[in-house]
Amino acid sequence: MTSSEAWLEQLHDNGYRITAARRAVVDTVFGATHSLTPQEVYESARKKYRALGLVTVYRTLEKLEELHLIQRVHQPMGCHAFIAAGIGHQHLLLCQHCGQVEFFEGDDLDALTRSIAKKTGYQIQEHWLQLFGLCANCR
Amino acid sequence: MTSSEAWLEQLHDNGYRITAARRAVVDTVFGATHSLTPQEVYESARKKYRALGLVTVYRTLEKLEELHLIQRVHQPMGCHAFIAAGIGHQHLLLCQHCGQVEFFEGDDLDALTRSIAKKTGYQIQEHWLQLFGLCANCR
DNA sequence: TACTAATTGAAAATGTTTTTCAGTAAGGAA
DNA sequence: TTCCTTACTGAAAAACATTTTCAATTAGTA
Ligand SMILES: [Mn+2]
Ligand SMILES: [Mn+2]
Ligand SMILES: [Zn+2]
Ligand SMILES: [Zn+2]
Repeated sequence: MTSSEAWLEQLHDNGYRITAARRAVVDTVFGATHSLTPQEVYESARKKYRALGLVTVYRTLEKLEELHLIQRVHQPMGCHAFIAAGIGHQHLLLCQHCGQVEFFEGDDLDALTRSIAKKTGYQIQEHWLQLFGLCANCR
Repeated sequence: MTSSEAWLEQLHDNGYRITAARRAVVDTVFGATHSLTPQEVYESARKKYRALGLVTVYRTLEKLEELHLIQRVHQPMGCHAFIAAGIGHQHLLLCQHCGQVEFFEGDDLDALTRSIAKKTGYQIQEHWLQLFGLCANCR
């Protein structure tokens, strides 16, 4: 079972309909090892469903993000790309050469967070962490 | 001495000219406690120099970023805002309610970085860290 | 099978950033 | 100071990115 079926099921369970256009977008984003911009999703998904419109890509990405199935990837060069979301509390590791995206977990920022909270008076709610480097193939 | 003079000096030392338009932009961004979008910089700087054009704001921000005097701020709602850059190795702490921006330092991610490098085969070059919360006034 | 509301793609609208261009002015040289 | 070269300017146009509008289509249930 290509598990992109699970995403379609999620869409369906939330009252959204399953269409050929959405299948093409979901299949494209689900399997990606690199983050994809709406334009890139469009170009790739159109190979699976020729009549697809770019607007539908935007609309589908919006729904997938709302259901936390995908997440936006922030990079120095731009923040318009998406990737399948990590499960639980994870952060991204990005290859600066080939663009490959991986997740990691196990960061422990509690001590830092407490220390900064004390120092600044902030009540800290959330954090973003991202590592950049060269993947095994590119190094 | 309003230390935004130092920024103008930097511009000058790098072969850029000091103009009324640039003064207005530099003065605006230098003192800000919140990150500002180009549009916001434009609106604020125009109070100091009426003839200012939005294009010049974009062009000046570009140069200030190139000289590492300002940096882009990434946020869930958008990544188009800028703030005076931190000195040395620092990260941002953002108030989710009022938008105030502060810097902190002293994060130590060496152990984490080494562990992830080992686990993934990546050669890690850089990291982004950002804390979100409520500032002393807003909590 | 019939029905209804969600979904579609095209086109238009909106919003943001960059490029082009002819006039202006900064600032070093004389 | 004056002159001169060249960077800089704002307006307008162009290039992009994203959202809205709309009439036709279609998914999914009754
Ligand atoms: Mn974490
Ligand atoms: Mn750090
Ligand atoms: Zn970003
Ligand atoms: Zn790589």
